[in-house]
Amino acid sequence: MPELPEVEIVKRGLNQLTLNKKIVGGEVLLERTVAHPISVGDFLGGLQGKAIAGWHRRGKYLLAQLYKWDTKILKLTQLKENQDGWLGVHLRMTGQLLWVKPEESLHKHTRVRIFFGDRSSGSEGHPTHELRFVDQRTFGQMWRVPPATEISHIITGLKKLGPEPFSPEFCPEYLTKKFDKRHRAIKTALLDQTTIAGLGNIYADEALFLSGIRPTTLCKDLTETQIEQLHLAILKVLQNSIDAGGTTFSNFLNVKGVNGNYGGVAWVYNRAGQPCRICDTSLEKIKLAGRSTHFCPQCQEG
DNA sequence: CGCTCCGCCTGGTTGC
DNA sequence: TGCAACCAGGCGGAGC
Repeated sequence: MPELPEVEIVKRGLNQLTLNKKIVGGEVLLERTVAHPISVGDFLGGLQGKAIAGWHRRGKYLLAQLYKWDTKILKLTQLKENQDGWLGVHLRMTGQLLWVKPEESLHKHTRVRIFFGDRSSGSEGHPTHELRFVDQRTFGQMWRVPPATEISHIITGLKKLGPEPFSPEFCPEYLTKKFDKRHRAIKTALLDQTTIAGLGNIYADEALFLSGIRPTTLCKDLTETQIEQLHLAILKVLQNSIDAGGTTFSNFLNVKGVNGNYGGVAWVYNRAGQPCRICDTSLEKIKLAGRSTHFCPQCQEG
């Protein structure tokens, strides 16, 4: 399940591989993947003849800034007037963006293909590269944001996102304010993207373990110290995973199709019944707001 | 408004 | 061994 670290790794890979190449075509194999209100034809038509200036990440959303591809554009200063909207992608549960050769045999769950040429392939030359969206469980989505349109008007989920974990806005004081008088489990609050953008089930459980907080603790009952520990734990667990290239205890692949190397060493995630790596106590698994939740009853007393 | 639950999906695992 | 039921979960929307 791609969460913030995995999406960040994908973003970095895309920025290394996909920029400044002309989009020469595309193919949508599953219509549902293209988010409404746009038609598949308008989606592909809107990408045709464009190129990607850069990829950005907001929470778990990927955003590619597009410009009209033109061999005459050699200066970055000219990019601005040639901007041509955005391509948005959310991988949801099982989505993968892979940078492949167009002739590579189709993955079973290929949903969308975007073909790229380069300066050596003529204006309508055959594609030399492909950005392939593979998504087993089909929750993933792609958006085309037309020029001069507010991105969040099309990708409405962006409106509700809380602060980025690595932004100055995300600090213990922010969490204290956010958790004040809130009568729900901290685990549930961490999964809520309006609290923090980018945490998912794996890193929520891991961050709660690192901060010694029981997932069922109500937000309003967290102490100042606990909130400070949680704040640090969130940053630590996310940064560690980014540094390692994404997790392996999920089936995450980077854009080159390579698994990350977080080492498969989760403290608690998916380890119910196994001994805690700190105290040997058998780890427990419960349901919270419909999500499986893993914790150590000894290390996470508070 | 705050919170929980359901539905969307496919494939791997579990249970009879 | 075969088949059905269950489970995984991000997010939007329904419902209380």
